[in-house]
Amino acid sequence: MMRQQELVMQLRALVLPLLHGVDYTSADIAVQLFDDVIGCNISVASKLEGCLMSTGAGGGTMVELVDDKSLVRKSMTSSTTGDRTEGQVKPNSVGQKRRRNDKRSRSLVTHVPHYDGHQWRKYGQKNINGRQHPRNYYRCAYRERNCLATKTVEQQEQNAGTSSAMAVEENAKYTVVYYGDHTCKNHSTSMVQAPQLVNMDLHNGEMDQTTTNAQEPEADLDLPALLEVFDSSLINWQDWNEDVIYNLSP
DNA sequence: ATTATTTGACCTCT
DNA sequence: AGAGGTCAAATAAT
Repeated sequence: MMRQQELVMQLRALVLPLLHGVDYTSADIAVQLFDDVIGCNISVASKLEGCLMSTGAGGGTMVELVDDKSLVRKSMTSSTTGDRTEGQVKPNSVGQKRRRNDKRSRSLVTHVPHYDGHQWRKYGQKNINGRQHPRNYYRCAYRERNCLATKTVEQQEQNAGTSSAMAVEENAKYTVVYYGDHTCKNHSTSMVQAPQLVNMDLHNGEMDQTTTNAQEPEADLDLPALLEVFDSSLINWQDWNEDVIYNLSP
């Protein structure tokens, strides 16, 4: 199953960019089809996993829904000097700094996270301890529209086998973690489930234009986000084991 | 001129 | 104190 998902993702990454430049309508349909396929796959995988869950670790895995213990932040009072009053600060829940995981996060590993439909704006970059590549922080471009979705993208380390720089670039994989759901755009296209994915790429910073066609449903699960091959080696979800592993089966 | 990205400072949590 | 996450001024791109 995992292999299948991986292959579908690869095909998706290959096809969508090509279609995107040619026929937006087809690209849009392709996105939905891919996501539908993926969604079916995930659904089955989730059920299977639910049955097998007891086995613990679950080395394999695919999606992770990480739930955080707390939504964090205390209300920080922005009293006195300087605060950013942009617009209006919401005194209460907006803490702003340090949000860690919102409700749940979904991680995904993919190379070339592009074309999925959401538009993101980069708001930060950080080097993470011991990691080779920096982590990039993005938030939904429509944040004003009440959309609090954010994501982080980080290139996975490449092992020795790397040959040329080019090769590395092409094989580069990125770990993308999504936080929050998109509440912007309510325009859902029919399809049952809507996938939403997003992507951006980081390296080079060159191409990042995100596509504009995004349509997103408000479905809250990001399928895409779910699937993937997850190399847990790079990610330490220390918390996730205890919290939610959100599978459907009770 | 406007909008997006870069990047160091700032903030919070562990 | 250090690490991770966010802000915002400066800068770059459009």
